[in-house]
Amino acid sequence: MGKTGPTTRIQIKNRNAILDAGLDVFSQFGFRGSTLDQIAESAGLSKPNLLYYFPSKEAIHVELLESLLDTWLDPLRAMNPNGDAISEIKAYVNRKLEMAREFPRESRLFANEILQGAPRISDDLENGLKPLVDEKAQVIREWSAAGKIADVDPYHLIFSIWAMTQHYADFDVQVRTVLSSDDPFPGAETYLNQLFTKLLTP
Amino acid sequence: MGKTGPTTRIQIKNRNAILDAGLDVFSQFGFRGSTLDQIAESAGLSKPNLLYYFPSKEAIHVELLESLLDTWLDPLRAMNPNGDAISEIKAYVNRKLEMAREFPRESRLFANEILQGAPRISDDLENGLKPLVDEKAQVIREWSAAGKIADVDPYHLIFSIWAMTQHYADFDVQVRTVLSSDDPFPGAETYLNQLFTKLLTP
DNA sequence: TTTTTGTTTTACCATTCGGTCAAACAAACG
DNA sequence: CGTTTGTTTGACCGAATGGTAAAACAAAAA
Repeated sequence: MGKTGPTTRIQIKNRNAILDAGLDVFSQFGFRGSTLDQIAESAGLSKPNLLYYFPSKEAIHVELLESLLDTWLDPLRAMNPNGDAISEIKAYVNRKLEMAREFPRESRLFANEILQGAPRISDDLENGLKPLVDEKAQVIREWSAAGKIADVDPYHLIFSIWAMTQHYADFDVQVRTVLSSDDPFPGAETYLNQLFTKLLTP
Repeated sequence: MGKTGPTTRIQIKNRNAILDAGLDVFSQFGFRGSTLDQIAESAGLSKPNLLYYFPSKEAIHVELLESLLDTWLDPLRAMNPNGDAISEIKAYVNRKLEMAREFPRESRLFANEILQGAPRISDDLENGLKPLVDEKAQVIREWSAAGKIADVDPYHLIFSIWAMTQHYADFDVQVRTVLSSDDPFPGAETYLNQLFTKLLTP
């Protein structure tokens, strides 16, 4: 590779296989704990073949993280300033919980990166995540000021939504150990709806 | 070493230095992402000297995790079934938040291990954490039944306490990026007290 | 002081790691 | 068909990794 290739069907298929394998492995072992051999085997390719599609281990990781952060923020972007305040926030909570259930690997990949100090996406946090959070925090603050929701710190509200929803993906092993393998998500949804109803009702 | 040595002052000092260095390194890079050279350098020892005090990299990690899990559960153990229900739960929240502030490395070490599927402490989760959580969940359930707190799922209540408090240690980089480096803990304490007051008041 | 015990270092080893290279192979196209 | 382009592989490399062996060094006991 090297140039802007014509992108054949084989390339699309193999690149996707590699990214999927990388997501599997990186989300479980973190960047430094993952090996190219693991990823290659999981993708059904040889290591040199893998390096034919991506220039380095880090390139796979970066591509995963950047495409992830974007979709990760979609639920927050979708929060509508003109909608009903409590419904909007609760819908955001439910979308985040749904993502924790549907995309636990992505959640863990992100958690791994943040845990280690976000060495590879601190710029994206500053330039992508922070402005969006600031914008939505302002919306929440106005909802509070207008008496549509209780007076809560919008930033810590958002942190708590992230924490409680992602917890079910990131700490899955612990949750399932405590609950003896019951599916935690139905109970989580009920609990979180109860919690945010009580918190936000003025 | 090898036998149950006499435990000289040098041994105590160096073992503590190694454990502290191991906590630094493991909590940042995870088990597989950490190297003995990193730990040795951080402890101010040579690598063979480090291996004079611990038989292997894994031995350091296990010792850290096991001593950690114990103190990690102390705040939950301290929840008094005979105390005032809401005060007891809120005191638990505040103790957990205090631990996230005082011992962020321990929180991240634990998070790293759970994220990776708890390969080294799944037994301790089953035999140490689960029974304690079951016991305290029963206490909370009785508080609910007696009308002392609102009717909430005790397990998800505990999960939410873990998630929201540990979030400030584990996702420290993200939190500080969003808050522009303000100390997040005062705001977190206010927010969490507000949240649990509203949630738990019957 | 000699001996024993405890501690540290130097040199080393086998394995694994990320990554390269050139050649072999396959597919499409003329 | 032959040639070009795209794909895959086997062999390999230097660096880093976890860990070892043995000897040098230090401290205390005899």
